[in-house]
Amino acid sequence: MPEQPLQIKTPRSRAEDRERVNSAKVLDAALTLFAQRGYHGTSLQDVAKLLRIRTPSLYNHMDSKQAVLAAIIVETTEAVWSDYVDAVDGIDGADQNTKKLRAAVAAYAFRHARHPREAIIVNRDVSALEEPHHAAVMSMRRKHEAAIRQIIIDGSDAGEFEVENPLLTSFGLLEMCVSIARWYRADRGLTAEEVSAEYAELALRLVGARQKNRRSRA
Amino acid sequence: MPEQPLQIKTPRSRAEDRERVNSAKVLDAALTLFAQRGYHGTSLQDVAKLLRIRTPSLYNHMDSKQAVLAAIIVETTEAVWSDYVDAVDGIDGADQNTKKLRAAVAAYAFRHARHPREAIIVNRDVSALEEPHHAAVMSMRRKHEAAIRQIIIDGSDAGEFEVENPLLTSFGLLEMCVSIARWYRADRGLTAEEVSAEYAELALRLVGARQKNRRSRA
DNA sequence: CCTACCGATCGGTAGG
DNA sequence: CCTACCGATCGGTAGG
Repeated sequence: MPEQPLQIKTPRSRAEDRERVNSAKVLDAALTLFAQRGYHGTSLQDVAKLLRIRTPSLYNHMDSKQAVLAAIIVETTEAVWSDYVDAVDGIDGADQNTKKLRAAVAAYAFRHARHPREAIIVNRDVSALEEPHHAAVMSMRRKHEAAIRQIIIDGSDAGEFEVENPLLTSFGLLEMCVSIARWYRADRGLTAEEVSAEYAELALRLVGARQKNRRSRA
Repeated sequence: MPEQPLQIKTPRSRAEDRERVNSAKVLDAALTLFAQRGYHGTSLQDVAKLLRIRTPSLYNHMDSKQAVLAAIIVETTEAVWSDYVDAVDGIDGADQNTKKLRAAVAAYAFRHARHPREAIIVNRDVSALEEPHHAAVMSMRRKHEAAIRQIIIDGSDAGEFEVENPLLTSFGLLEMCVSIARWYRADRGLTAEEVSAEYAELALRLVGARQKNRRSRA
């Protein structure tokens, strides 16, 4: 085997080159960088550098920088709503608001643990999203917030919860879940399921729910 | 009085021009725009336009865009720590951790209600802050978080609180307060004091504090 | 406070 | 996948 002292980089064939990057990898790189530095704080040069290609090559895998942002935010927001609908679906009967709130918060928390980059971008860069996507996303977010708030109100009316101010409580409760995206890492002991369950219990504490399954205080 | 049909704008004297803008107004405009669009999403042209001057004129009132960001974030972060120290100062005796947590959370919440723009910028754009400011700010923030967490741990050990996971609880609790900056406006019914007091009570619920002053449940 | 201007970088296109 | 290149805009300076 001859030495190749002058050859710094291993050359790649055209075929290998063509396969090194795809749209999923561009999305992944954008997720990492947008989450770290924000949409406006990330240049396409940064994304290209992370993928070890030149900026124009990105356009083989995306339409525009804005389209990548839109895909991240719109899909995540739709998934949050879909998670919510699935979580509360079919819950009825006694203590239904307690069960609904636990399920809805657990689902919301779970998504933030499993998809922290997407969650950070949705919360930080939604203002960078152009119309009509921006209006659609804001509307969907408000729908989710209103649904959570309605559970709190219904539970209050039904005597399941004891809440001073549903608006204030609902905002605090939702933002509490967002915090997960800022510190949770899958490789540090707790599973996403454990974190979600714990935040769901914290939510029930916030609304003053009767804590049937908890040991009573001294 | 002669007509002046060709004169669109009222001319200002040199003296008036010189007084229209000052560093406080530049800071205020930057606060508004950075909070809305983020640091990287705001150009100095945007700031100048809001103040009805040209971009180079800004430099009579600031050193650089980065210096304005640094002033906002460093001063706010120092004020948060100072608020905390003042809030818990001298609290001792029975139920001291309950009192400390209530005071510390109320102070933190109050600042977010009173200075929402600063709070949003600190939370969103700290990653845009250059060294050595960035490291200093992160260190100060960690110190505040650790102090809050220690109250939770001490209160748990003392039997004042009942907490499953202090780390998770402290992050959720702090982020809950940050939510205030996103929705609270002084002109919509609630005073900053009322909101702060309410969030302090929510924090005590989160840590499972004994609720002496609350009516008991049925 | 302004006009005139700087080099650097931005997102994106042409063409292979 | 690349090189070469585009107009627009960026933060900032010179000089008055």
